[in-house]
Amino acid sequence: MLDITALTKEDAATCPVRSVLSKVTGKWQILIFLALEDESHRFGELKRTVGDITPRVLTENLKSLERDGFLTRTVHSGPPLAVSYELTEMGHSFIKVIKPVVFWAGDNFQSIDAARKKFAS
Amino acid sequence: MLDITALTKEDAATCPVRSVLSKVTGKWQILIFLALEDESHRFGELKRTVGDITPRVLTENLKSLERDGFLTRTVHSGPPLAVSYELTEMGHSFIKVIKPVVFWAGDNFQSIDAARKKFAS
DNA sequence: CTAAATAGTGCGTAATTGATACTTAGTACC
DNA sequence: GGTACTAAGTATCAATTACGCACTATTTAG
Repeated sequence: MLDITALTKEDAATCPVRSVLSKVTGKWQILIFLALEDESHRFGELKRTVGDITPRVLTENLKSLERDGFLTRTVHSGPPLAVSYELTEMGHSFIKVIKPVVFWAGDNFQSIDAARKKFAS
Repeated sequence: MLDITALTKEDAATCPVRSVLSKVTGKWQILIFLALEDESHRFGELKRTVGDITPRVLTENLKSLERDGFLTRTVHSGPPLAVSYELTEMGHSFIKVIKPVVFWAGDNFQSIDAARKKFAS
C-alpha cells in the first residue's frame, strides 16, 4: 500500500500524495476540469457552465489551478475585454485519470442511493 | 461532455455525478479507502494509520461511508471490545478507479511543485 | 464494585464557503 | 472630455462546515 500515514499536520503537508489530492479533489475543481476538457472558456462561460458557483469561489479555484500548473489564464484586451482559461498538458493528463472516477460516479449513483435507503430502514 | 451544469443548489443536489463525488472526494475518504484496501481494520488501527485524524472526524467519515455502502462495520464483543471496518464490493470497485488518481498524484507531485515555484517568480 | 482497554461524543472555536453588492478595465458614442 | 456598456473580478459580512480537546460509554476480568 502507498504510505499515507502522517503522525502530525506537518507530515501531512509534506506527503506528496496528500498534497496533490488536496489541490484537485475539492468541491469545484473536478467540475472546472470537465468544463475545460474540450476547449478553452472565458470566466463568464465557466460560471454559467458550472451554474451555481459564485464569482469569488470561481476566481479562487482558477487562481489555485493556474498556480499549480493545471491551466493557463490569457487576457485578450477587448472589446469586449475577455479572459480565457485553458488546460495545460498536465491538466489534460489529470483529466485522463479523473474521468474514470466521474464515469464510475455516474454508473454507481443508484447503488449508493439504494445503500442509503437500505441503511435508513 | 458530461453534464455537470446546475443552475440552482437543488439541481446540484440531484446531479448524480456531483452527488457521488461529494461523498468520496473529501479530505479523508480516499485515505480511509487506501487504509482498508488490503484488509479490514479496527477503529484504533485506522486512526493510527491515517495518523492525524481526530476520533470525531474519523467516526463521521466512517459513518458516512457505511451509510453509502462503501464499507461495513462489525462489532466483535470483547474482550477486548473491537469494531472492525471492511470495504464492500462497491468499496473495492471504487478503489479500482481512484488508485490511478493516487498514483498520478505521486507521479506528478514534482511537476506541480515546479509550476508553483515558477509561478511565484 | 473497580479497573482497564477500546470506541466513540459533546462542545466551543477556527477555518471555509457563500450571497450580494460593489469596483476596475477597456472601448465606443455623444 | 464625460457617460455608458460589458466583462471580470473583489470586498464585506453572514452562514456553514470542519477541527481540537477533553469527556463519556461499553464490555469483561478480577
